[in-house]
Amino acid sequence: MKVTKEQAALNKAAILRAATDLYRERGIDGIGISELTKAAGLTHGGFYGHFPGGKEQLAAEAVCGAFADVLREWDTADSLECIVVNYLAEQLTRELHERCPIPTLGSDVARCGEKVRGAFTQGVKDMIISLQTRIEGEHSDPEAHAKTMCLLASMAGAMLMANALNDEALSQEFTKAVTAYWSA
Amino acid sequence: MKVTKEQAALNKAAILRAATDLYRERGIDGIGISELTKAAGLTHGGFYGHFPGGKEQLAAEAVCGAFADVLREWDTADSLECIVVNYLAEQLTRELHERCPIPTLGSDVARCGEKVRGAFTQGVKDMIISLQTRIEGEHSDPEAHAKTMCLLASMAGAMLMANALNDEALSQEFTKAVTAYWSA
DNA sequence: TGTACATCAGTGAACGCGCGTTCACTGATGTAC
DNA sequence: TGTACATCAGTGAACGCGCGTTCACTGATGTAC
Repeated sequence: MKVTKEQAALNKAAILRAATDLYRERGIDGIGISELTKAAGLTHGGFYGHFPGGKEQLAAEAVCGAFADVLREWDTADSLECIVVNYLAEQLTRELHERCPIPTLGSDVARCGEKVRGAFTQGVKDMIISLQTRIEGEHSDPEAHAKTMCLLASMAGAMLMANALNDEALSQEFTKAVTAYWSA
Repeated sequence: MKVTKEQAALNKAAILRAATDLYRERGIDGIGISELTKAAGLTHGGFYGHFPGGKEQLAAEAVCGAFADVLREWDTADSLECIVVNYLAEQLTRELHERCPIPTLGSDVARCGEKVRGAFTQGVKDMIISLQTRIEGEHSDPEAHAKTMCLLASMAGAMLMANALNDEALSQEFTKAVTAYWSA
């Protein structure tokens, strides 16, 4: 049953939205095309009409979308400190599928093909630009770039720990230590 | 065909060794029991004799073993700086299966059961102790614990990036920035 | 505007495959006498 | 020490299942007249 072009575009967007969320929650190999299209209210057969490149294309676009989710929030943040605090504190109160893709998908992406790794790399580059602009804006610093890299690495590392540990107190020690470190 | 108890113990160790390496390389869901036992020179049928808890027990023991691999190296390092440099520079020249389990398995572990997450948590705690002892040894510092957490988070975060990015120059920027940061 | 029809988005059965796990069986080990 | 036999580590076929992908089909859309 053919649908309007507008509806078809919405359907593709719904599949991508489901993948963007559910890959973060269950991992790229943790959910199949069938369940993903079902979550979008469709059946699996039409999937390849929207994503001729199959699962790898979807994964690449989903990684891209997950970074966009986070960057959209960063763009509207009041200050660098707001970004850091939000990233390390508020994110912990959310579901896995709403968190940053670096800690939730990083290990998976390392084993993916070039398309997915490329999307991840672009997302990281965009994050670096976003953070570095804030750092340079607050006070001119020749080492702003190196500082940005350290900040992003420690934020992602702390969230990676927080997600994986089953000791909530230790999780919070990590996020609080890194928050305090960059607030000082 | 029954084998001696000594050989049976060696066989279990060989399966565990294969899992410890191959899980880091391909992910916990990236390699099956059959291929893992084959890598140990056995067939899959005898697996449950060694690991009655099935795949989750193996994954938990493999995570434990991967941390032990890294901690064994840390114990023999000359200084904290040697550990950091080795972690961030030398590891990049190795295969994925020889690298630290935090960045290679962290995202996977976050979706695993309590046994695996418990093993991961214990490994992280052991790493914190190992690093903090060095930090306290070099100069007494009331904030040694918080510093240790930040150091470990940024090391793991930088390696997570380095593993996942497909831009080698950017990978090295991360590891070099974090190395320089903690050497100063 | 109204009608006839080509297009194509979406359906669901089917494919071969590898997964984790179970189990009847094999035959060397290691023990009881 | 020698023999008979119970034990049990390892084998490989089999199970049900979900995976990614393909494809003949359906029927509403949207176009040509």
